[in-house]
Amino acid sequence: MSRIASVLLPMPLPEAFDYAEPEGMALEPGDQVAVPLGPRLIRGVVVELRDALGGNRPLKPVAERLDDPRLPPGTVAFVQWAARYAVDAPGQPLAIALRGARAPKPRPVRVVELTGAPPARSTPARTKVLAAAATPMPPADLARAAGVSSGVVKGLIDEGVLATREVVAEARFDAPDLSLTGATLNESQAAAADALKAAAVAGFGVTLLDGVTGSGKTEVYLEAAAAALAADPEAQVLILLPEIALTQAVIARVAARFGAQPGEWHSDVAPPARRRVWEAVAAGACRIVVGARSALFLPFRRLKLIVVDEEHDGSFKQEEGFIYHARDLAVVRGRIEDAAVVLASATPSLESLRNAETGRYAWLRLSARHGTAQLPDITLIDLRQTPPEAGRWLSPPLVAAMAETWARGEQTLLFLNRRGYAPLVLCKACGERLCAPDTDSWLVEHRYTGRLVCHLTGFSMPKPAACPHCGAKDSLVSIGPGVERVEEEARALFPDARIAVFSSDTVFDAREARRMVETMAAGEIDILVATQAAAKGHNFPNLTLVGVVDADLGLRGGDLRAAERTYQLLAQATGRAGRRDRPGRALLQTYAPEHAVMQALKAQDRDAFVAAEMGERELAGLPPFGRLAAVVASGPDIAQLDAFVQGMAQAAPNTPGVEVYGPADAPLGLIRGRRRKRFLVRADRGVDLSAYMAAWRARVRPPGQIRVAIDIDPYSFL
DNA sequence: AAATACCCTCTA
DNA sequence: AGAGGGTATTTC
Repeated sequence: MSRIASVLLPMPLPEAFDYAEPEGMALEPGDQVAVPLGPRLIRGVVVELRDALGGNRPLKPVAERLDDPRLPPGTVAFVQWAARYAVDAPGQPLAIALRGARAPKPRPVRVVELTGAPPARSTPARTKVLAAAATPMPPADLARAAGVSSGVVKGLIDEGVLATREVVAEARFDAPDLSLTGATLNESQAAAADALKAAAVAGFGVTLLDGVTGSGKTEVYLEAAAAALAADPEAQVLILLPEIALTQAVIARVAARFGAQPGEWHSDVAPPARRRVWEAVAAGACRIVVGARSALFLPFRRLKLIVVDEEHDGSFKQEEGFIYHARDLAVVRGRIEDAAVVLASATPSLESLRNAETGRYAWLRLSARHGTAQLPDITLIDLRQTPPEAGRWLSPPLVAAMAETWARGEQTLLFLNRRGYAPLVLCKACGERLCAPDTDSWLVEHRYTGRLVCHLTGFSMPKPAACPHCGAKDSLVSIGPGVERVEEEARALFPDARIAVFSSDTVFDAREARRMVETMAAGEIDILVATQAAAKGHNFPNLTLVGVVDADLGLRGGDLRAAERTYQLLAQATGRAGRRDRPGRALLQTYAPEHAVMQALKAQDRDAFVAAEMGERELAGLPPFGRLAAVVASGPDIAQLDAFVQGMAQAAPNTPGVEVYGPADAPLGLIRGRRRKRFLVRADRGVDLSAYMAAWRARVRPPGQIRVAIDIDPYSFL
């Protein structure tokens, strides 16, 4: 009996396509295959094999079974579950899962090694080369290692003393050394570690590891990782982090704890290295992975523990292309793989706290800071009482605190979640606010590069001499502060201080981030002006003052999570102050010191803030007490878009427990020449919101250029 | 996603 | 008629 292979392709197709299995190919589910699609050959994954019953239309045969690792069943099941959840084509998550398999293989490098033949002549330079050549390496490296010119090496090769050979750099994923012991834990940490170690070997279950900044969550979850790895010689552990900058620090700690380099997975990893990690994970050789959200789609063979560190962080939400929340999908993957899941944070999301309160998640609280460190003292600076001078952004009390800190030889972090020099450039002659072409978003002035940049679309242009709208010369003024402007002010105030800026513009890759963190930790920076890229997770022992330049920034948008997000971000930022034995303090500049978020931060009373916020959410039936989905329809023609969204509103299925709001103009109504309209859907917790959205989408056919994006559990409301 | 089938207008 | 272009459809 011949068989039919159902093959999932990494493209936005609605379902898997069927192909005939050629005689003798002996396919298995998960196999990577090449199949014909129209005129071309495409890589896909076999998801199902069944007997051909005959009578069907003729199917094209599978062209080839590829000599690449098979996707484990858990990975295939996860991809399919994720697609259904996100109301998207299964090929979208598959494309993420295959990213490492499709990357180019590492190229072989030429190395030189000793042949054993003695040199005809001996010179001091040759002696140095022969000593250094004990380990094979590329000729240029050998010359550098020996401190001689490349001619010496070439001479020895020509003479036959050295020979060249092509080698493919072996992936070094050593087995973790489980005889090593971790950091010494205090009583509270030890108790949490014991509970977590038990959970880590007990299969699927979710634990919220809830501990104030500086309480040593990393040490605790590394003990759980050790337990999982020790319990099963093939067990794999995944540690997810929200930012690339943080992966560097955690990789170093994992390497120290286990004497083995973990697999590193994020967008900054070069494609050949990515392929090595992907294949090593599929083969089970790589047992610990540290990575960003897409690491969740790696082909783990035997995943036993997933840690989501800083689980509250919004960066876990992927907002473009395939839209998903890595924290939520981590729980799903854990269930599919029968792996334990640990969600760690000092400021957990209300979703996770609710699950902990209701007992769906185990809840471990770490109260004390590690060692003798105290939580920082938090003061609100009322900018209505003590404003900065005109055109300045640092108020007198903050400047005074910075001066004291500097005089003591300690470090200051100025936190402002705004890149560039000024968030807005306007013309004082005509009032024009400069925007990117065909887009409703302000151009941000960057002085380092002398350009105006749209952070939404990536558009940039040199800063013009005259207003592009009215032509007035020298009429453009920079409005508001970004980190570059705060740096400028700090330099004027403290000309002798060593000042640096940490944002995605100054720290653009993982290596640069590591260098900056090391420089700061070594005390070689006095004042660090930083966006959230530096406000998360790092330990700077000599940092004793955190100044929040604009504490109200996150509250302005006014969306559902504004208060929660502001609390989390500022608690993280202020938590950077005072680690070891030195007391730290944090000063928050605000125009609304009476706001519940500011009061909670000052009192360091997270529980009261959470209780109040939970109460409001419950009344409104909002997450975590209800569920949300967003629909964004966009298209170049406003009339066509209006007509379409009206029809879409009519087509919304009527289901008890579901309310549809909209259509409304999106706050960013125009991006890259496309008009945007939004719907918001609220549902009771018991409703299958994905199924509802899929049913709705199936009832409409977007004409022409119109696109419909569905966002389950939205975090952005733009 | 990417190839191609389709359907207009324009040119001569 | 045929080229050129933009859009809709199809791909097992």
